[in-house]
Amino acid sequence: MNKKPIPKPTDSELEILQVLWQHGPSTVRFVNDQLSQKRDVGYTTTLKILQLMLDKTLVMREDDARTHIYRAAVREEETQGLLLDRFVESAFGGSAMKLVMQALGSGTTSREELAQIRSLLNDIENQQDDTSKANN
Amino acid sequence: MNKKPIPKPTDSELEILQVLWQHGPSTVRFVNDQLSQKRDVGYTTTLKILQLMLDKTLVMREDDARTHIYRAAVREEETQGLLLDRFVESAFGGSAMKLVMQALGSGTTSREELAQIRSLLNDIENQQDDTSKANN
DNA sequence: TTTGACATACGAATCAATTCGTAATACGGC
DNA sequence: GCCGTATTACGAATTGATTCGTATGTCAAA
Repeated sequence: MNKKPIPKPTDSELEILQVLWQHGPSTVRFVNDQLSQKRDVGYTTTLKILQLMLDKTLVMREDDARTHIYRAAVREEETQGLLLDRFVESAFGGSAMKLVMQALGSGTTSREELAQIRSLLNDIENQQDDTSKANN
Repeated sequence: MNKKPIPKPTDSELEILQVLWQHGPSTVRFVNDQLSQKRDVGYTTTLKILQLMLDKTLVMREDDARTHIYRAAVREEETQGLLLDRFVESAFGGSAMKLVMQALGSGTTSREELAQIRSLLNDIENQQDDTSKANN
């Protein structure tokens, strides 16, 4: 039946996934270097977390060479969507709308981004029209 | 200098804050009843968490009577904003825009809500105009 | 005044995430 | 081939969140 458990990443794991999503398959060394730019983290700590992520199938790796190459095994949008659902639920009582208002209200959104969102709103409304017509 | 530490609530604490925000000052019993509607949780567990929240100054309480009354000591929007910032950072690499796109794309937003967001976009753009004019 | 119901306080067990020390192993330069 | 360096593997300590058992206190009805 191909059940997808979709394991949920912790904060540290998410940090690492960001690196893998952004830079593609990487060595432990590389991931650790990236993390070290933001905060203090030991090499074996990064290694350990990658190994745990391997168990959870959040990442895959190539063992061929001595140095392993890790790659993300979950897709960025899908994972973010999953986390977003949980976050909306826990912090905004389930109202995605309140979250969006709050996010837009913080004032860090550029004019181009606003236009982009506006365009997305149009798409969504058009899609809603199509659906309701199709259902009549 | 009036430093505001703004303690960060855990998931359980957030659950309780939601109850207090929604229903106002409440007894432990009431909070626990509310939580019990969603999941299984013991009375003393709820009590313990409220006591920890008191230490962290996430809530205040009135000790006068035998039964204590707890009330939220942090404001809803402020707390949500704080959590949102951390979430955008950890899950969306700092891009509030990507988060908004994702949230709107999930398809659970009603037509009225879309209109509300559109109106907010207008407000923001107008405000940006004012600001840029004022700075010239 | 005694008793039963309900409230708070406290400490300990459990569980998950994180961190790191240390051992074992493989590689490349000399 | 040997040595220094880098890598992986493993286990244990630490920390924080959560849960709950139990002790203690208080009130009010009979």
